[in-house]
Amino acid sequence: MSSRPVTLADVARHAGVSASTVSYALSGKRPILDETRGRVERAVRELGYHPNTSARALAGKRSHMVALVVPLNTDVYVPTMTEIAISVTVTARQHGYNILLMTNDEGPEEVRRIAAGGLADGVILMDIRVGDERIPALRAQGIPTVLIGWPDDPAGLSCVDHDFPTMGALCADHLADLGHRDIAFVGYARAVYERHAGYAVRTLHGFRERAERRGLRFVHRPCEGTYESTAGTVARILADRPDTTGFVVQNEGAIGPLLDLLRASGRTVPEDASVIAICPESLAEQYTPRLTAVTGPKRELGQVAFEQIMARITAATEGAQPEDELRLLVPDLVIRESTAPAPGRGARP
Amino acid sequence: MSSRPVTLADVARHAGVSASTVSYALSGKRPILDETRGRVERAVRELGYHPNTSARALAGKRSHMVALVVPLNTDVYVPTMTEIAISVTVTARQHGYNILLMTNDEGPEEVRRIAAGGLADGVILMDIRVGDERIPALRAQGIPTVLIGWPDDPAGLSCVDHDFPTMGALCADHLADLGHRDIAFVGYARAVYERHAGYAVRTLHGFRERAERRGLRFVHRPCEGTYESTAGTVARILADRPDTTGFVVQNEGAIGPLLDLLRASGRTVPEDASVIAICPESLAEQYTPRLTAVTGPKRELGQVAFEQIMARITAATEGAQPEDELRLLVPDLVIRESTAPAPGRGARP
DNA sequence: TTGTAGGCGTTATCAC
DNA sequence: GTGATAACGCCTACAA
Repeated sequence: MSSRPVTLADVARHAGVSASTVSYALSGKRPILDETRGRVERAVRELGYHPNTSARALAGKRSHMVALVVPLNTDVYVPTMTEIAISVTVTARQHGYNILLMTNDEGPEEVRRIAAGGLADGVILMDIRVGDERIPALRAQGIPTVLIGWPDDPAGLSCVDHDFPTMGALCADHLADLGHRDIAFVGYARAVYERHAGYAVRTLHGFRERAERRGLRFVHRPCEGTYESTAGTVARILADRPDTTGFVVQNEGAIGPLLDLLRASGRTVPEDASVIAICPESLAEQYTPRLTAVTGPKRELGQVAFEQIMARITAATEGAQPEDELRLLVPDLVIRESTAPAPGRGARP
Repeated sequence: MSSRPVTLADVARHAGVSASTVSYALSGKRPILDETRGRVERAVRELGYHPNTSARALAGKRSHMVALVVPLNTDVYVPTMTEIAISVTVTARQHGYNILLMTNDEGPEEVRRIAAGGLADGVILMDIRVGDERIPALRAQGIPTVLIGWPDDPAGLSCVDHDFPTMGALCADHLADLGHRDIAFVGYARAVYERHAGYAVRTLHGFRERAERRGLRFVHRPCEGTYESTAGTVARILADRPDTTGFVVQNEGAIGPLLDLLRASGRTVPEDASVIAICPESLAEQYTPRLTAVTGPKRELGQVAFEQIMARITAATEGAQPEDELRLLVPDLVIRESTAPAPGRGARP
């Protein structure tokens, strides 16, 4: 049923020119008479020609593919990861590239396969671990590599990530500006900090530093993110520091319970207690009251990551030394309904 | 810095055999003397040989890639979609296949590019729309195609989906078994039903039929899934049918609010009202009380989808006529803490 | 059981 | 400005 695919030779014959002319007319890599180009383009349209990907990759030594390695068992918030992945994909298409979706099942052997087999021209890693075995493997293969996240040693790589310290600092500033003096930071599970997960540790660090500079009293409480653990955490905060009026949450699972528990303790948000979240907008909009929140630009993350890999691929093609670019994306503070001046004080701008 | 890639010819030279012997030794497509094979394998290891993907695809006429088209602007629950995508990817690797992540930006032209250019050997579509333009295009290209979902016309395709009618029926049965007589079905937004989204319509249908057979009284109420809309919906249910003791929710966003509102109305779950959700396990486990829920096997969905495409690709390679397989995956009912015998009655098994 | 050789569809280097 | 013609690296009849 399915007929032989249309090849470049078919187009050439149909247009009455040579194969190489067709190739150049389509790639634009050498000047072509307008009339000739017209004939070629018509033939392409009439025959429904689509260049063969493998042949192009083989002859041109570029696959026009980028491998995107996604986390498998992750404590990353899934919709965020997905949005980044999609944004990478969309950006890739705008550059004529395709995205290969990979998981990290096979460890360093997998990246060797990708690089040595010419499967992809570059690799974007989304799940970096401490002492990640794949990074040296990638370096050894000399394949363009971009990290979404923060590596131990960024030499030979480009990286892009949210500016987590600034996220923390924005929270401290916002609450301080509203006149709050006693703040609780409800964070991720203790294990997350103990394994030095960058996003958690750096956010906390940025918060702590700014909070101290602004003269805030604060406690940091790790939290599993279940209802029960949040209940325990909140109870302890209110017992230890009954004057606490400001809450920072960086744990998607703890947000709902925290709001419930404040309500249950007789505190109205935002009149009696302000809550600021570090989370995606879609989440912040979902609660009642809608949450003042600090959000990292996820779309942009994916876009920048792809542009970085593109830059490295282009450099590699031209035999140039690519620059190691480290980009931190500035977060957004959106004030919604969950924060207000501290009770008993006016705003202190 | 990066040296010339190792080719099959290099391996042949190193092992002192011909190129075709290496090829056959690796593919196993013809018998090879154990000793020869050993020499080849050693050479492969010593040189770090990885076959070139493009060359293999060009010569073998198979790209060993499958395109997975994911929804872009979706009302699908994102973690579910992501889990399916990952499960497809993992299964693909077990078959030596790679997954190309695509979005539906370009409509039918995109699938032509994929098929005609030999980019992928098959396509898995995750976001089917009514009257989807890509399906005829795919048929015309004669490329193996699998749908995750339910098409208007499945001719020439394989499809896999959750068995939504059975999901609805399981809910009705479970509540009926517990002695509930008045049930409310809190569904998706009205618009979802009006556009005939399969998962919504078919679930409701399965529920309705079984509920009638079991002699249940029930109302179906569409719901936007925000807190406010859920509040309106629940208030109306309790006003219209104050004897309602059983709730079925098929709307991720409405679950939390529904539980809150029942509590606020003075009803304890499950003593005064039973709630059964149609949702992923991870969500069901997240609430207090943990929810009795009907769940479709997402992992299996991805796995089956890939196996279907593999079967079609194999058939196409052998010039055989592939079978059009339509698979519905049986859902799971897991009884947790949110359902109990109807108040004032014992269980009625 | 193994080797030889032609071809897969493009790109890119030569000539013209 | 355009046309032949090698690569590109692998697969697979066909021959031995």
